[in-house]
Amino acid sequence: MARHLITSAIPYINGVKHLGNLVGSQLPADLYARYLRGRGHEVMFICATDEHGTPAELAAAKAGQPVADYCAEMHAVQAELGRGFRLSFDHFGRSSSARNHVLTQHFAGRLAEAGLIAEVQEMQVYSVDDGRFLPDRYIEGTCPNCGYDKARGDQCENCTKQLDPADLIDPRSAISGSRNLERRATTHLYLRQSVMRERLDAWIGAKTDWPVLTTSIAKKWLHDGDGLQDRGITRDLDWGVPVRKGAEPWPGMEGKVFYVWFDAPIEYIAATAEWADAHGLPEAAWRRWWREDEGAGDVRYTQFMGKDNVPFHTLSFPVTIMGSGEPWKLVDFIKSFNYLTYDGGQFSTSQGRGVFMDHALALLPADYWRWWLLSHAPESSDSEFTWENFQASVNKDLADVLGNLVSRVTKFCRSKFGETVPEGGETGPREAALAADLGQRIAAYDAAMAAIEVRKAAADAGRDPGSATNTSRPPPPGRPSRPTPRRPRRRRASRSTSSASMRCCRARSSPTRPRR
RNA sequence: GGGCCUGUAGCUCAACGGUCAGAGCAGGGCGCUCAUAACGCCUUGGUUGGGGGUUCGAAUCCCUCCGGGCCUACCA
Repeated sequence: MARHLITSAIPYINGVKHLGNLVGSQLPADLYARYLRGRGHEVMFICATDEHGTPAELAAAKAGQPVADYCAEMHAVQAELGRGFRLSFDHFGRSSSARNHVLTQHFAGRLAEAGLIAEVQEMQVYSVDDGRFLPDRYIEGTCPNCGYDKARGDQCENCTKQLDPADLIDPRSAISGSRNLERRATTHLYLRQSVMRERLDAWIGAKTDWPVLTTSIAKKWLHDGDGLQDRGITRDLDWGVPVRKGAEPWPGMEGKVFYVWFDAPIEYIAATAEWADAHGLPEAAWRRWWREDEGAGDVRYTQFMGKDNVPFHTLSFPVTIMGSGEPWKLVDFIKSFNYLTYDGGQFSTSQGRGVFMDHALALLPADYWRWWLLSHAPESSDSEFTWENFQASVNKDLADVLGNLVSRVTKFCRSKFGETVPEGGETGPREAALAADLGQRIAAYDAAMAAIEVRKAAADAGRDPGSATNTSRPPPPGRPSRPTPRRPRRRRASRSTSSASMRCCRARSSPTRPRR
């Protein structure tokens, strides 16, 4: 009996997520949470929507809505889809919550006191007609290297050369197409990650049991070039957490907000506070999960995310936590995933390419998707979704093997024993062999789940019951030992062990396929 | 350019320096019938991307070449 804090990377607000997003964070986190609850542990499973940043503002503008309304609506849509997929969050929060505003400002204040925030004046591109500063990738122009006319300010996607917006020929706003751009001076706050480099390096270096994907990305950022660089944590936007130093104003930073990657991970904490608020619980109820000095000393904290989120969770967020000088809970294990691909290419929200959560649920029950996604989770490398594979897997694993077993056992039971499940009779060597076999499978499954090896766990959970089938089969033709297995008493034993096997199968598979 | 991951049977994946490289699916054969055109048993199939090296021993470690993918700090 232990206490487990589990967070899934929080999905961005702009639209319905695709299966790649789902399998990379929310779904495996749900699997783990369900498993641990099933084992009797105390679990706090947190997710939320990530609502700030430029894309949210643009998506709202495109929808012709105020950004707050747009986010509220999309949050409701994502929450509903989460329920549709049976994601068992204890709370599905919002990074735009009042709780997150307060906490984000609190952390910024603590970091400033610790000397970990620097104010930096820099020049950025401002679009007069759009009335906003443009991130590099929102500036379009002709690539000076290859002549491609839709190169982005950060990189030309045609020749892959990295660019600076100043390099672009004929630069224009990617939002409006306006060429009325100018460079303006603006001041931003930087998180001085570089001064924490040694400490982060030692911390990551000690995590020898983490997935290679997680540690290799972190180490690359720590050691590449001049090492870990400081990172801007503010933006010139309207929508976001206003920059404040704790409860105090921050002179010179009026009208600016924190960068979404500063406030998004803090939302894990804030969402737990939102959970307490939603249940009318006192502060202590959520703080016992997050403050080591207030009861979180025995909590094991596991994060789930796609590989694109790894730098923020291995570096920036730990700097926020460590740098605060307060005993907030630091992550114990980071499980990261590669990408799911779709027919050879990437899933793409912007291009509408792939299978999206709403479409998937409209087509087939959530369990079909959960089973396929978890049993094919992109753990060691990217993995591919194809309709053929999905169809074959669902038909074989779920309908043929599992469905048929249940159908068969129940029908047989009814035909021989009526409407009552018979008591177990005498057990013999076959039942003992079955029990031993199941014991081994459960042990293998437990080991895989403990290590959060999703594919392996799914394979162990779904693997049949072949032994159950064997137990209730007549003896093989070559060895006519007829009388014994034909006696009703033996049948009852077989029946009860078969149904035990079925129950066992159900227990193992319930985290994967909660409906069954 | 740099870094990381990856390449194993037709397909999806195991094997993490040590018995003939294994499973599931697909293919072939046989069987069973209590079951869902289901299930069970048996079976075909691999020069582990190519080449070189280290080692008593290499899918595994090293070098090199070829292919696929991701990241590269202002998308999130």
